[in-house]
Amino acid sequence: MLSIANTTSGAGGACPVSAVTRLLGSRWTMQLIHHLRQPRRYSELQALVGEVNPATFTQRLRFLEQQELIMRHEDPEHARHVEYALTPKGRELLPILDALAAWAQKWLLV
Amino acid sequence: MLSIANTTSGAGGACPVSAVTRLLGSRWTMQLIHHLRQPRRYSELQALVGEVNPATFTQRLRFLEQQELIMRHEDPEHARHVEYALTPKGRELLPILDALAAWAQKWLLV
DNA sequence: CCGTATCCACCATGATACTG
DNA sequence: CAGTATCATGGTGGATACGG
Repeated sequence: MLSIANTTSGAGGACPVSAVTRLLGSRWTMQLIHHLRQPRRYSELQALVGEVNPATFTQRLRFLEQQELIMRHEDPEHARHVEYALTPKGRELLPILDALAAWAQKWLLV
Repeated sequence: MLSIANTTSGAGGACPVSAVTRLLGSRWTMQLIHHLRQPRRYSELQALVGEVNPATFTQRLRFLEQQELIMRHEDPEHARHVEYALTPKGRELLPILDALAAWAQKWLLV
């Protein structure tokens, strides 16, 4: 039994729910993880996510890398070929994203 | 099989993942829903969530009400007694919040 | 191809005080 | 008790241009 109530009660303690919000709440973050279901190159991701400004985009990638949700792999022989992929930590978020998407399709779309 | 890929590919179409971010990404939102697992009064919620400024707090409640994730119930006989509760739409988010909390406990906490 | 460097606007959030 | 009214602020994300 998960004692979620315990971890979130009291005032202002570090609660997992708010931690997750800080981690995933910023714009583009969830989309990025979702599209990294399979490894992708920078430009691929950019195209999939849509019109994002490159500064924000890179910042998001760096942050996710720092949090060890994604890994950056640069091919040493073709230096301009960079791929991003999910770590195990990041991959375990996918079923949850699926559940959120299912919820959205049930309640948000016609 | 959920065709999530379809709904998010292409550029900038309304994708469920980003819709959910807009809905739940703001501060306090997830905590609020989480604590409304059982019906709560305004001041109860305030105490549970922690130090929130009342303007933001009310704004969030109004937004969630407008999105039909929560319901506001004011007792007509004791006008200063207000309770908030989840709608079915909001309630179906709880298992997902649980999953997120479980993920956080596995990967975020020591 | 994969970014970095600036600069800027806006809006989300907060602080504080007050009220039906 | 359950909010509303103001005002301030900071940091998030965007536009644009440039670089290894």
